[in-house]
Amino acid sequence: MLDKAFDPQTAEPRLYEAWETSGVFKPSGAGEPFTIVIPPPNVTGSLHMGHALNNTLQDVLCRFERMRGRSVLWQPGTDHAGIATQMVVEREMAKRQEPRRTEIGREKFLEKVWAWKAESGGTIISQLKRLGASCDWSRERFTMDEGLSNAVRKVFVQLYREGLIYRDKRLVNWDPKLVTAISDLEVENTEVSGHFWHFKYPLEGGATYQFPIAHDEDGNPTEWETRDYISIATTRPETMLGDGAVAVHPSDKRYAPIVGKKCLLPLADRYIPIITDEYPDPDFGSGAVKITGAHDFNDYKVAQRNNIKLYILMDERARMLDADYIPEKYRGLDRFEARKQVVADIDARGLLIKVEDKKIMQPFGDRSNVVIEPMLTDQWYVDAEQLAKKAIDAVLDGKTKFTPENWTKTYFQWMRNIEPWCVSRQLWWGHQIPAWYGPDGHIYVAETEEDAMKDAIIRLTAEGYSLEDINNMRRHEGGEGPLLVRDEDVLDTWFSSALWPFSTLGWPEDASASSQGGKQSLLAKHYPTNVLVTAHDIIFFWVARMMMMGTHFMKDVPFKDVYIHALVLDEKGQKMSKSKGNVIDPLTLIDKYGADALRFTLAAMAAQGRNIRLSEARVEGYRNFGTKLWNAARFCEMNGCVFDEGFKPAMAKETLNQWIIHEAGKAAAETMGALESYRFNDAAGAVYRFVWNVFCDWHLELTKPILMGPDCAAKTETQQATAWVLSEILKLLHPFMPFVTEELWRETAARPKALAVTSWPAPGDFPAAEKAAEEINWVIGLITAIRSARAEMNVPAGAKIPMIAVGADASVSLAIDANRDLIARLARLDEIHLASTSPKGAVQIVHEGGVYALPLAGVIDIDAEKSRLKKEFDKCVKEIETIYKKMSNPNFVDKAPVEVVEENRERRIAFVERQEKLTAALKQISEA
RNA sequence: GGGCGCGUAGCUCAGCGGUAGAGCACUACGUUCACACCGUAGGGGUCACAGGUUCGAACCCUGUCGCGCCCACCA
Repeated sequence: MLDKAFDPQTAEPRLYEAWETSGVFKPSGAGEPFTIVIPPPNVTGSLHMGHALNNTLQDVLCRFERMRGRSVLWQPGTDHAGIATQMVVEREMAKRQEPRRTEIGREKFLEKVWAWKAESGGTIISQLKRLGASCDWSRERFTMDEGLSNAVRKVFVQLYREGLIYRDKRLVNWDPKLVTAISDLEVENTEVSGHFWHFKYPLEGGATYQFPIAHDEDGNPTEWETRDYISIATTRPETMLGDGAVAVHPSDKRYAPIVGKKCLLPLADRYIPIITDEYPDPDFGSGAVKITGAHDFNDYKVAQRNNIKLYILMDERARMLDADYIPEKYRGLDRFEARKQVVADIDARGLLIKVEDKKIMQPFGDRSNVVIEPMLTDQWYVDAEQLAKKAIDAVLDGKTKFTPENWTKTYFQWMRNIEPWCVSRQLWWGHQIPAWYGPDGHIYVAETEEDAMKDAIIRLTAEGYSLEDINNMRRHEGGEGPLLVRDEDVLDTWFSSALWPFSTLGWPEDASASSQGGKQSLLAKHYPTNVLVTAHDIIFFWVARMMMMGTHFMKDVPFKDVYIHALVLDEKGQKMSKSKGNVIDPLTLIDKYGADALRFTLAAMAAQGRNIRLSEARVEGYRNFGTKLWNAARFCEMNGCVFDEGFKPAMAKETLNQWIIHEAGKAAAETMGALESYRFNDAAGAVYRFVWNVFCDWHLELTKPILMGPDCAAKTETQQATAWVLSEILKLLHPFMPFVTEELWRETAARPKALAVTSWPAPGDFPAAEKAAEEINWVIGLITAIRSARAEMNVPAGAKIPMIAVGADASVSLAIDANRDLIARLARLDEIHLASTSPKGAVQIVHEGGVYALPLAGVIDIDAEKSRLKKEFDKCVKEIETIYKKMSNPNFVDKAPVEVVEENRERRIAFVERQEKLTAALKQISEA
């Protein structure tokens, strides 16, 4: 006996464990492989709505394909998340008032991080399990596993040898709080209220020039003033201390007289040249730009082009350096303190022209949220431009397809304008860069220190050093110093993520073993993966990089499809964030409504190309749907609808059964088609409508007269057919609602295997039955029409009344005869007669093929009935007019497709017939 | 400055060339033995606006007005 209701709280963990222990999530069978690699959540993470959506969709696909017989591998794992994890651990240490990271040293600190990972790193995994994610957990990976770390080293070394990774000194985005370089993508440009300070830089030796201050209509100057300075403007005054020049556009006539001269850089008291360069925009500001090569990306380029000296102003924490070109009073000041000082001092010297309020775009670190400082440092770079070529081609050639398609544009736009990727980070948690510095200043890049050492000895020997010399170098640092010193930095977390689709499958070890022993390696079997499911905010960070690494190292794309799903927003359409306090916790919803309800909601709302505004009411609604299903199963159980292995749908003789099988087939086809094209919402909608609006609302109601009637062949068949359809429903619904369906699967019959690995319905399983469909749909239409008329005429819901089918033709009387009990029960009729004329004063229902009279003379309100019929009549007239207008347009008849014309012709006939009947009914009621 | 997307029932959203839809909310009725997490019936929309293409437009094109998001070096 099924319980009164499904209890997700107790059932879900139990069912999940059963799946896991029986190994149904492992790839199995000879079926075509189907592979998804999970976007690895941060080890520090806990499940948020984005994860819930992302993993629900992946799970829907995996469960669907698994049931279709594919050998499904959903490869799970987590990401070490360099900066995030290091921050978390450091914060914990601070909270416990432990010594800082820098005090305990690298090794001790890393031990702490690993300890933290062991203790708290698994939360997201258990949360994914609560969602029902059918990953093969036996294959769980971590980006800092040994295997994956090997892959990282191998990739780094190979790219280095190919010249695609190099070390370079250039301007980089520097995070002064985290004290590390970050990549362009980790910088968020935000508009803030700032200021625009206009300064005078006096000309050397008191030189003067005529500067135009008024112009006529043609733009020719009409008035001049004598100036002994050049006017520049800046949003970051403290950087002026590092100016190396002032630049104007070569075509800017205003400054032509002073180009080539020098001006005084105030405060720093240096003279800097006034140069020309294409960069300044004569129409913006004064048209003259101060060039601070070491602290601005544009200025850097100008400085490079013009050979302008660079002055580094700040240290790693953005404090003013102790350098001889910086006046003493500013040294050691924080950059924002220095700014205030500089402005005050310029003002004091009478060189401040004005200060404007201005909205400026300011770069912030996405993790630290502090202003990013462009800094001149040595870093490692990946030549992304080279790697991007194959990644672009792969999408052009259709080897990888984006769904929805327009994300292709975003991908191309970024890939075609890609900049070198800075991959070194001045952190400790991550993959340490496999590069060693030799005593000769040379860099040895190798997978292991031994290899690097060998390279070093070979090279040094070739340079003429003897082994003894080399040993002396080793002892150089007071005795036992190492010969080589390893680069301290670690790699950007996304570097290892970029390898995820093949590193998790065993590359590089598995790659070499791929053709051995006739057994296909996992890598060969599951790479390229079938689809990557992710949100658009990660296309650049991750998708693009996997494409680059995959096409380069595997010579093939990492995935055939990229399905980009929506962002989950709150009800008002705002991004959920802790600071806004609008976060809806998926686990809270799971606790309250069950994982199935949340999953179904997310799938049902996952329409392509739109964001999801999640509302709890919707989740509640789908929880109710689960309950509805549960109760339908209970109904089946109570009425002897037991699943029978021997029942084959083609055996069904009863019209009702043929009909529901036919309808189930339509729903199955719709669901499958939608899933195959990633239209999750359509798939969910198709099952939903079938289960609730067809199976529950009609089929189960229509079976009642039979199931509650005497035993007979029809009853037996109906029991079997109904149980069979319920089974099919469980299959169709399983990818979306795995828990409740699996529970019903095992509770409603003795089954050989779990629903999770039961075959998905095949199209041929549902014999089509157009005739049966037509008949039952007619019955449904009639019942609906009667109910509607009853309600409108205020016939008490409980009252059983007779009905007379007036002037029924042969097919109608046959249909009535065949479905007498069904119609009577659902329309609450006590008898159904056939007659040639309608009795006086009856409610007359015009429905396909006839008029159906409810003889309520004396009970009904004649005027109400009149207006009811009139309303229907008017509607009918309107429809006929519309159709008539169309049909009388020769262009329509000529140019519209024949089916459309034909359809309209048929509709016109039907409506005209209906109109005639309504006219007659109106006439009759008026005579009453 | 470029790019993408969105304005459809009170709310959240489907539909994207051929009779305007769902869920929730709302109204009325209902102790029909699966289900009130329910049932039955119902109200509610010039599909942002203006042009155009078409026999036909919520849907395609152009423009306008609102609203998001992404990229970008205007000091």
